[in-house]
Amino acid sequence: MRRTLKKNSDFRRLYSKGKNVVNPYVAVYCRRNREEHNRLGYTVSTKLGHAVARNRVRRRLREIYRLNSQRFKSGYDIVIVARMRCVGAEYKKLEAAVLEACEKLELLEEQP
RNA sequence: UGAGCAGGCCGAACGACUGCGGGCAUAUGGCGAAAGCCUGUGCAUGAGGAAAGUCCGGGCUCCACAGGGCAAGGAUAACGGGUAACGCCCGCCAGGGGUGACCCUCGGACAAGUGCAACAGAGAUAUACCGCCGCCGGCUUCUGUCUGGCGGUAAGGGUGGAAAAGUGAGGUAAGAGCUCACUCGUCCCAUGGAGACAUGAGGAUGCUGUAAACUCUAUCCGGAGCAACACCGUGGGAGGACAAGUGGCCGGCCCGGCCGUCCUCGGGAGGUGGCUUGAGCCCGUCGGCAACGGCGGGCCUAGAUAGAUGGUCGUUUUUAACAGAACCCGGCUUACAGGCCUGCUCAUUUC
RNA sequence: CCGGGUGUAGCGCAGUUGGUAGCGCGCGUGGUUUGGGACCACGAUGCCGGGGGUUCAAGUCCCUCCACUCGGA
Repeated sequence: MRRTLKKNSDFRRLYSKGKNVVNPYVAVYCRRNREEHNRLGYTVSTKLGHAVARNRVRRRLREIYRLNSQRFKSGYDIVIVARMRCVGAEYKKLEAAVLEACEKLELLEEQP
């Protein structure tokens, strides 16, 4: 069961109090919540381009989490902010960038 | 074959695994009294020609006014038709462009009034600087390549976007639409046309440009927008009416503390509806030059709410352009890789 | 969804009813000073956001597009 972050206040709390990691593709903010599930939020601003480009970036970020959800620890609020390089990026590079950022935040389970 | 004109259409396709939205069906599943909800499974289905910009016109909802008129403000502008309506579309006229197919035009009225027209130029909406001509004087070599004044004139000058119809002839002291012929413009008349308009050796007349300057004429327009609006709903308010100094609760008692009822407005969280069957699409046929309309048959084709189409592969030609519904329609404008179809024009060659 | 504003020299801004595009700071050259600053004189710098139109003539008027920005529901 997946849940999403929706309210503006949730995003503001993460931006001010959460831990973050930035690389050229994405910025990731995270904070422990007191639930059993992860809650994800995606930020794709109008700076990235028109609606088609923004939709594509958001869909790919969502797919990255879905395909890798087994590796994530549970009990966190996570916000993924897309940056300019995402627009023309290949899927593989985008996936690697997101996973690298999450690893720095210790969100991933230890590799067996 | 080459160059071009007009109109219409498509907008990568197919397959495999996996994933998402709403719909329908379903279950040895879970919750519930039930309606139903959750979860799983199956089935079909799921962005555009511009979904964009939000520039016009409507539907729908609420507010205001309630018959109508005027003012203010705004919009439109040859003519005829289409349409629910339009600033849109079709046809046609006038003017302009192209050898041609065909294309372009914000195309009412400065002959109702007011304003503006820099610089240049003698002069800018009427005038007289130079010039031309006449008269009266002066000078004089005695008729004038001189000069002063008064008057006539609008032919010639050079400027300007524009100098007041153009060309030729007559006429005159010199000239002038002053007169005549032809041409051009405007108004009237006749004929044709539904009309704009066209035609006319018919009559009158000769007027700068600018209204995307004010203005005038004709026609049209109440305002706001789905975050509208309706309902459910909790917190906390505002106003009015009524009752009352009492009553109820806490408390052993005093002191003390807390608490009205009804109506209206309002609507911070959150939820549901509005929400997709509609001026709808496709096919045929009839009317019409066409836009479009009539009739008959068939079809149901996204409805999300942090907002659904992604990922990995394979094949064809490579990696595919512009680009994402958000209440719904009709248009306009803007962006766009590449490709297809139909009709037509011009040039060249061959038969 | 609705409505408003801005775009002019390197920067910040003027430019009312159309008629040769300006101010301040900055920049360059020269002077002044032993040198620098300050000061004085001279000078350069503009497709007036892009395109089209009206007009004799457009920064100004009209249409359209672009970018930035503000407000309301």
